[in-house]
Amino acid sequence: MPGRRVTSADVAALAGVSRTTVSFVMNGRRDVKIPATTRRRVLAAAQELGYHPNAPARQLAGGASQTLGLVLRQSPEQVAGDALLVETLRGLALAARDADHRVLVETLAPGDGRYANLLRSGRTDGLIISGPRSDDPELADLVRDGFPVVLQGSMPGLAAPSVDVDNVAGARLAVEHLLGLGHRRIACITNAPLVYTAASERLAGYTQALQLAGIAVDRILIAEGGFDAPSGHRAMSTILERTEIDAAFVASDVVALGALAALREAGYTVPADVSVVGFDDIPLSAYLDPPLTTVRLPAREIGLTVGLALLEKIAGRLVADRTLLPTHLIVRASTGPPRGAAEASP
Amino acid sequence: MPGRRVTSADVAALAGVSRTTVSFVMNGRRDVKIPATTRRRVLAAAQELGYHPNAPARQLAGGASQTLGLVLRQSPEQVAGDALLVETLRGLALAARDADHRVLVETLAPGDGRYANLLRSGRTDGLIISGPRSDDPELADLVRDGFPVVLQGSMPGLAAPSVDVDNVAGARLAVEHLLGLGHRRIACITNAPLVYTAASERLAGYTQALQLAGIAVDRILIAEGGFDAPSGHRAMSTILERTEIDAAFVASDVVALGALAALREAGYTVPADVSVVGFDDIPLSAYLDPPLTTVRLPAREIGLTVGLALLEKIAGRLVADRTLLPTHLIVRASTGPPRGAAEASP
DNA sequence: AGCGGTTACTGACGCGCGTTACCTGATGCC
DNA sequence: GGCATCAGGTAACGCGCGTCAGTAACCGCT
Repeated sequence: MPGRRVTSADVAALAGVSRTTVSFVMNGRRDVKIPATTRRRVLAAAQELGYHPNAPARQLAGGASQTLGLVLRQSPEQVAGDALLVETLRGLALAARDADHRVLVETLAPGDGRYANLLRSGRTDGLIISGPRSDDPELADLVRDGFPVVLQGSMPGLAAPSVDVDNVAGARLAVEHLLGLGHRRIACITNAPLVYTAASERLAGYTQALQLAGIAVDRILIAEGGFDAPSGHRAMSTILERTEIDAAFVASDVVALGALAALREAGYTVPADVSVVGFDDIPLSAYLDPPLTTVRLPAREIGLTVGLALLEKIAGRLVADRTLLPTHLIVRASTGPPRGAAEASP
Repeated sequence: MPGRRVTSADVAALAGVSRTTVSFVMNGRRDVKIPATTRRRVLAAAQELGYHPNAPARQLAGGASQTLGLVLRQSPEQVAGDALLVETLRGLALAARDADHRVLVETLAPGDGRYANLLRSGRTDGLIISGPRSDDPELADLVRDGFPVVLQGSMPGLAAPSVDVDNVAGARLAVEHLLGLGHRRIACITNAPLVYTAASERLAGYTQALQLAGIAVDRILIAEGGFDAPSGHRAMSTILERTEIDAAFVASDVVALGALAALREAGYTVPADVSVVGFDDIPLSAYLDPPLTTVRLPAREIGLTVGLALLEKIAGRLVADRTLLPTHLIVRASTGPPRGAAEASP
């Protein structure tokens, strides 16, 4: 138990000024004239007493909480598997720090979705909803009531700004890479069930790329993954049981890891027999065997962007409805020309 | 901008009682007698108006912030590479939720270490320092001033409770597994520079296991890793250049991934030529090729334990100085008997 | 009727701060 | 000299809440 707190009154007494003056100095108000000598006296007194303005009192007196809330709407498995979440958090923290804000993280248990009162109780100035879900009444209410809310991820039909990676374009990048190498029977394993917008968008990118190349989309080439490696293993096994493929686009590196294991077990070599492209570019992708060709998702930048957007919104300024961050294809060794082409080239 | 906030006075007016009564009802105080009818009237009024008690006001009036601070003292690369950090955060959030607390995450930029005022300004009730460093004057000051602080990780000599995994025992588990298989020239690649206690502890476990087996510790078998896969690649390459090995204990799965890549490139097969044991059991370890034998670090439990410890400390109760969580060896396919033994066994 | 005891409730204060409106003495200007 | 201006500073209010010290009404008992 720390000793009695030092208040601005203590500082005022020691500096021989009023509390008001202390407040002016501490907040560095430029519209009030304080002679340098007085300012120095106050600062010296504050320093000597170890004065730290009380945050709640400050907020109560009309200020803001200087806190951004990050709500992780995802399921536990999803969060655990998200290797880039920490990086996104770092980006967000970066944006927050520059604006002298803190970050409060609220991870939701599957059942309960109580996060609105973070905002309504004044604990945070705004909220970032990561992985918004359409079956979320609280969210719609918050937006309707005019609270600053920014979505990380997509949720069409909600009147809140959203920041997301361009999933469609990224997936197209991946599939076009495979097409360019000469592959034609390209499987697709989604990163998650299709109720998740990111999953359906990446699938849409796959479909678009095929159609642009004049290739019919064959549904038996498509299987659903579910965040983790085991789901990728299952999905790839299912596909291999029902058809032959010469390449696969797996919309998540983590899921791709499971798919790679399934390919190995079925006796296929990557990329000699089957080329594989992932999505996300988790830090480990470069060190897999073979190193994984993948689509880089700018995780830190997402956090940074979503943070800046929320800060703008809090400041009452206008924010773009939808910000799509670009992805980049990272070509490594898990993709190569198909068997036929390889034999023909030398 | 949401409309004017609903205060307890509004609720009081609607319910036809005083603000004091509203406060009693909202806080569910059992020591004050409130007839069921009155209680219901108040709750109904609160419900109707959409009343949410103002957190800062509540705190100012003598309450607590109901917030735990998690300070990530690690470097950016370290945080990014820590695949289990999210899981630890989840555990912490779990502990916090059960006690109706929130979690504030403070990620420090390399240079600046301003986190003490989270506590001194009353923004959090307590702090968890993850990856404490001895060159941290703020930390010592906080502890001296009696603020509730709990360390995740070790820092000998500081009078604050700490929660950590039993690194020494875990490393011994790993090395004894290799010894049991018949390996004798066992390399060790640390998870980080040795100034990090976790790194030196794991190295100590390696040393102990060898000494107990009556094997001299050969320094040319030891190399330093540094959090990420590339460092593991470098370390393993260095070792392979100067000697032959038949097994390796790599004190971090992520670093091990780099080491595995280096072994592959040097033409060694795992586990036929060299057995490898990792540490951490990140979610992907089971899906590597070969699946990695490793030491499981109970990430979620660490978060949970450190959270509970901090809550106890905040409540003014006594907390164990040092809590060491046990690890478990997870045997997968990256370890096997040495070449000689394999030939002799059938 | 008188009295202690209980039940149900309330008025007023203080938490620490930001801020508005006001005050005082010195200076400038005609 | 008289008035306006301005620098430098302050007293007092309110933010929304928890809580203490009451108070008024009512009950049971003699």
